[in-house]
Amino acid sequence: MARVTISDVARRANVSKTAVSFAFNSPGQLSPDTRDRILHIAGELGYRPDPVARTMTTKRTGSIGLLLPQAVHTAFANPFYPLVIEGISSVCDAHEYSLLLVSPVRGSVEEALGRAAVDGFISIGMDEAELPISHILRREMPVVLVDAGDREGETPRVNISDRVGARECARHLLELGHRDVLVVAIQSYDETRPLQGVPFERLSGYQQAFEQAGIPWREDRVFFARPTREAGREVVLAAMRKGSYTAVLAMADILALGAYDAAQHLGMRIPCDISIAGFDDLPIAGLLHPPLTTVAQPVREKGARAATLLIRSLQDGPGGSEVLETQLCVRGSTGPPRSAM
Amino acid sequence: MARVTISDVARRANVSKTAVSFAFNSPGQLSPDTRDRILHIAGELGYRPDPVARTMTTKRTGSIGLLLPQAVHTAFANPFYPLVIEGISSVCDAHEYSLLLVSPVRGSVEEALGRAAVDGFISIGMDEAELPISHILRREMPVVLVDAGDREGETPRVNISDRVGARECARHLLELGHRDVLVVAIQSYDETRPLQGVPFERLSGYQQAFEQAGIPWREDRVFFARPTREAGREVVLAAMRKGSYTAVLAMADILALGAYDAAQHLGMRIPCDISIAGFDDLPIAGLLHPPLTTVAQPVREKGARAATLLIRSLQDGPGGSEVLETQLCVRGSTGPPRSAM
DNA sequence: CTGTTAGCGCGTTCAT
DNA sequence: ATGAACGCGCTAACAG
Repeated sequence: MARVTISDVARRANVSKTAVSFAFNSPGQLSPDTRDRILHIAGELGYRPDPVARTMTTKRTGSIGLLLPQAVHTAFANPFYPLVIEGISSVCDAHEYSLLLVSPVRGSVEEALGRAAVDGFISIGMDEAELPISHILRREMPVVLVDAGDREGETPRVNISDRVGARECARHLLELGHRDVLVVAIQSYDETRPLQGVPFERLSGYQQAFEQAGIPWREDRVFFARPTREAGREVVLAAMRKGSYTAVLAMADILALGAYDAAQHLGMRIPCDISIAGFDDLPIAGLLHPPLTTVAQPVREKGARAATLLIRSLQDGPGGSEVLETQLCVRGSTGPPRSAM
Repeated sequence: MARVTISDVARRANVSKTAVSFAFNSPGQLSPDTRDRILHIAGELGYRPDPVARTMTTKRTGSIGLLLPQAVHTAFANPFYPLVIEGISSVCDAHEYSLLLVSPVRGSVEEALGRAAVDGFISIGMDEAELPISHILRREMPVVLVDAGDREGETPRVNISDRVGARECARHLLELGHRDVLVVAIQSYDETRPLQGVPFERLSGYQQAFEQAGIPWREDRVFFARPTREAGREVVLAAMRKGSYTAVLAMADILALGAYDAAQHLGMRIPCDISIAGFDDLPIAGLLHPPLTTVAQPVREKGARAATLLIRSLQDGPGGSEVLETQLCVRGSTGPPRSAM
């Protein structure tokens, strides 16, 4: 049997389609008994308004899109993403929105954008300058940018104080006496673009700390890796083969975890032989042994704020931006370098 | 300015709407030059077919719904979920489907179901007997059930050998000499229903091991907790207050992690004072200290298979079911009880 | 006040 | 390469 439509119900109840629609959406327009009769028949027939047809006229899908710069399974290699989603969802849930995970189709974010039937987007890690965003704007859909860099812009966004957090973390290592610091930076999803957004901010923070401490910043000690445990491990191993370091300054906890793997592989002990610091303060940071020194950022909160901003702008038009604070968490994975002990 | 529609393009190009549609969907129907002209104008105007209107006629949304029995942010407290999603998404991505996270609306899964504009559903942790599923079936949408218990049923499903895995894990503890075993079971999202599905299977497995070892099974040593780290911790603390145990048999790694927390809180050392075993073999299992003895299941694979099954049935009609294997992973968190040392 | 008629929204598709 | 009908539910205008 084919799907039960509003017409089926109308026919069966000897009323017009309008009446059926009213029974569901404007109960007041109908006399209680016809209303009940319609509802009853609808229930019997198992009628459910088709969400797509409904959207056609209401212009509302009831879902919001989460725009990722990579495939979901790639992004999720970093527990950061599920965590932001937790935050987003907690708000979506309260407002009865569903979340659509939108990742590039055949490499094209735009293509994916065009296909998504949503009321608005939350974008993670993409900058306003990127084509896709301009596409959303053209479609005149509300957007909130998360981790897009703190450039002033018309587009509402939620960021954290990346630069400050990174700076404090680097300063911490330098103050411990480290001079040979391996920086593991997040490789952008698009390697061809100049460094910007979050990776850029954090790198700038690191650099600032070096400058303020009067220690030369060495580009050749910056290595890039996609934010996965494996990539972190490999890049650290590669770097260690070429140079000698007393500390690893990783731009993400998941990269720091990779560094732990590398250290273990090399028989180096943390923090005696090598200090390691991360960024994010994901739940895993506290599970590691020794616990990871890292920069705490309110990940869930970030997601929640973004969702709140978006949902609000769905009702009242575009809202503002927010910057959340970071905080250095010194734990067991960092200590003075061997030479200084 | 309002959204650019197909009519705008048609007008501007002096062709019919049909021609514009052809230019995008059946390029062969048009002479190359009109086709190019249309496409060019469409590009200029920034025209993108409205995904909703498109769905109206094609009956295809390009997304599949992931049906969760709880709010996303609740479910994600267990890293198991992001991991299944990784698996699902890897397949969805390859087939250009997006994933819609669908969780109950005001407590009603059905309500959420009715609103979701998707081509099919993957349901996690809900049984066929549950109302919502029957609703999908009425809507005649393809569904694949994950972790729904291995009852024979017409609905395609992907399961693992929960019972066997659980049995082997319990047997392991019993063979080590444990007699006072605290069982931490997963509390179903719906406490009113009789135990079934995955929790039931695993519990049966535990019970079997006791029976086969000739050791009395004690219901009063089974405690239920929602699958979160915090709930695991609390329930173990509560149990420990009332009784004395040498081992914890947790139905999920995340609950085992909670047990670690409890052990630490109580000043108990693992495995000397207390042995702990989990289920799932999530990445965190290997990060814990000592590493967690657990039952490995191919979580990503499970998601991937489910997605494959669903997408196939989207094309060729309903497919079969699959059961994946589990494997006991003995690691440092289990050892002989004190008394037997 | 209760209920109907008619047309819309946007892109696809059949017959011509 | 076109015009018209269609999908499904919503709603403005209108009649009893």
